[in-house]
Amino acid sequence: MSKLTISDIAARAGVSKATVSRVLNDRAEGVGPETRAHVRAILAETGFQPSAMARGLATGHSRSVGLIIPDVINPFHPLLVSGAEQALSAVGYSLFLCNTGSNGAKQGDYIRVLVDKRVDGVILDSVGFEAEAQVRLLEREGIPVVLLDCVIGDRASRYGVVLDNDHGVREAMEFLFRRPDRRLLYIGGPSDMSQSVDRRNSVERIAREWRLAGDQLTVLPGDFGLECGFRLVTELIGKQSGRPFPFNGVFAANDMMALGVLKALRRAGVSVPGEVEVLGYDDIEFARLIDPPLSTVAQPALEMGAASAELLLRLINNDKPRRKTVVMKPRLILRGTTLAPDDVGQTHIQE
Amino acid sequence: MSKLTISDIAARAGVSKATVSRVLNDRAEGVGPETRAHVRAILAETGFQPSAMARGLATGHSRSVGLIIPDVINPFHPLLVSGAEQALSAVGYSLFLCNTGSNGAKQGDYIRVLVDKRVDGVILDSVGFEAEAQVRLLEREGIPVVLLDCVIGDRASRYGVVLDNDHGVREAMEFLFRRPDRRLLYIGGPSDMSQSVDRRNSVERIAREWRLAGDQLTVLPGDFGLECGFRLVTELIGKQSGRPFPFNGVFAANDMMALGVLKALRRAGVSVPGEVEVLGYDDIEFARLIDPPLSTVAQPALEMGAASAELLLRLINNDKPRRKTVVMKPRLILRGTTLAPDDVGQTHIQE
DNA sequence: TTGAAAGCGCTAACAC
DNA sequence: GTGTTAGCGCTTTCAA
Repeated sequence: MSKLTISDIAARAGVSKATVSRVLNDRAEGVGPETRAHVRAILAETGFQPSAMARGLATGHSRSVGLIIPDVINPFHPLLVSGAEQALSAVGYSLFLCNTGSNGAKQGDYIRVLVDKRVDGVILDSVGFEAEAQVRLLEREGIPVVLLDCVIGDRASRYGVVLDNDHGVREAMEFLFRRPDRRLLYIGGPSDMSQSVDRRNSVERIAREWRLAGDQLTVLPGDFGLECGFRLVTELIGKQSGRPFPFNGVFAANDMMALGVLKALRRAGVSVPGEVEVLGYDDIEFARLIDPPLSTVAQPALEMGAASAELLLRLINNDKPRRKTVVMKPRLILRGTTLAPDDVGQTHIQE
Repeated sequence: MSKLTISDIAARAGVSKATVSRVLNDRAEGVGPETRAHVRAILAETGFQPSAMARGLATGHSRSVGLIIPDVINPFHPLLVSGAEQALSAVGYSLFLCNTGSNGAKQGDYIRVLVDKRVDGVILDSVGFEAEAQVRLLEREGIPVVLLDCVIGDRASRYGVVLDNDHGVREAMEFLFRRPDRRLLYIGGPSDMSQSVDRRNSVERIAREWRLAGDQLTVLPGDFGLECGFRLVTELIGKQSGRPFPFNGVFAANDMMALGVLKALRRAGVSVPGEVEVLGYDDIEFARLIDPPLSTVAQPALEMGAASAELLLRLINNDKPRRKTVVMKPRLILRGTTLAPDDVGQTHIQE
């Protein structure tokens, strides 16, 4: 409980604070082997822990970073957090977790807090339109920022880690349209999240490229919530009381909505994947836990979190990479809610 | 980017640093209304943010706390985190997230980091046997600790927030044994987690109290993993190729195992809840997302997180509560994997 | 190789 | 009501 300071150690060792400091920081030169050993012994014996605040004040950096996310409870985010945390803790950085609850004002507050904590950098997974101004505050303070899974403003102007949504969507679409008789329902996400806008744009671009006919693709807006997927599909099926349905495949912009879709189809007694194939996006943990396990476009979330931390660490060390954006590739994972790629007649479970 | 300091502000306002400091900290006395307004104006105009590190050094507290958890990816923990985060951020405290990956050594490292960050307090949700010594390190430094969802050492000696597992188990057992013909399979959790030990002890105590016969209750050890629930039930069913099964109810010590049980039963074509009722423990988000939704003993995880933060804040403010332990009540939630309490013939969905 | 001393940016007595 | 001053615990020149 004895709030030991470096002076106490210096006194006990019979040397100056400067020397203790040198030992503490493993400075190669500036201290003789004897003294070093002696000081080390005292350090160990007292269990002395230097104050990070005092050190931070003196050096100008805190060895801590802020991680801003919309919602830890959303099953996708903990993966990002965990990935970043591992990369950061491995090199001795601490993490301020800033959970905004998707609230722009709270996000602003947190950014202000991070500024006054003098964090060395910020990883920002943000939603909302006010983000640009908030990021500029950090930039004005000279605090490096890495955008995670989001783009703010001009995408070439800031460092960031994003998913190649176009790639993911394209793989999904190629898979789904392997069947010439495909009639697809695409359910998009909120229009204020760059990811969902990206995905939807890709879907529509591909539809134009392939000159899909009107009955081959229906695009509906969603909100990333399970209920939404459930409701949309229930309504569509309700209208069309008999078979066949207006669609034989559903591609949801995230897994939660896909889960809602599955629930609706099950309630209606529609067989999956026999009558309708379902594909999600994200690969949250639950995707493979349900029965049948959900086919989906997997985001390498842990890796994205880790990549954002690594990128930030480089920025902190002033080792700026030539390309500002790290693009991660999503991966199509076929499980139980889709038919085999070639054989359009039986369930195919990969993995 | 102009690393403004309090001296700069003082200079621009034509007052002393002390005055600026008084304004910054909203000290009622010691500064005239004019000066105050003037300084406020400059503060606003420059967007000055005082350095938390400098302030911390001067005051001796950092307005930040550490939250140590085994694994953010485990769907139960983000709820604790979120609850604590909300309570903390509401009063201006920041959160260092320490994710140990259930690794005792990493937990020790993190505790050391928190000590040198001079956090004002620590919330510890810990696993493992080395925890006691680690907590003592914090105690030696005079850092308040609140144990969250775990007990370390003698449970009366430390502050903590725990779940009343005995209450939860008792409610569950009373519900399950409303049927005189009940034959229950109980699947426990790991033996190094106090919660799962508690639950199992309660089950066995109740069995003795009620003098349950051998065929009315089978207790099997598990590991909290989905696979484990799946395997155990698959094996049991495999042995007993025909009906009826050796059990008509399964009570799992957590939801993940219950999900595994459901999967096994579905694979085997056993109807739930008709032939076998299934009850979980935790109420993770997925519990109500699956079909049929899982009946379970709900832990008020958000509230537990919040309670731990509130308790910690009181300790930090030296306002020690008379009772060291906050006990939260779990709640039995009946959904689709159990039959109605009274009418043992049809599915009952509450909520 | 070592030590003395001047800060880092703030707060808090204590004067005025 | 306001300013002066001495730290808080560390790092880091600069001398010795």
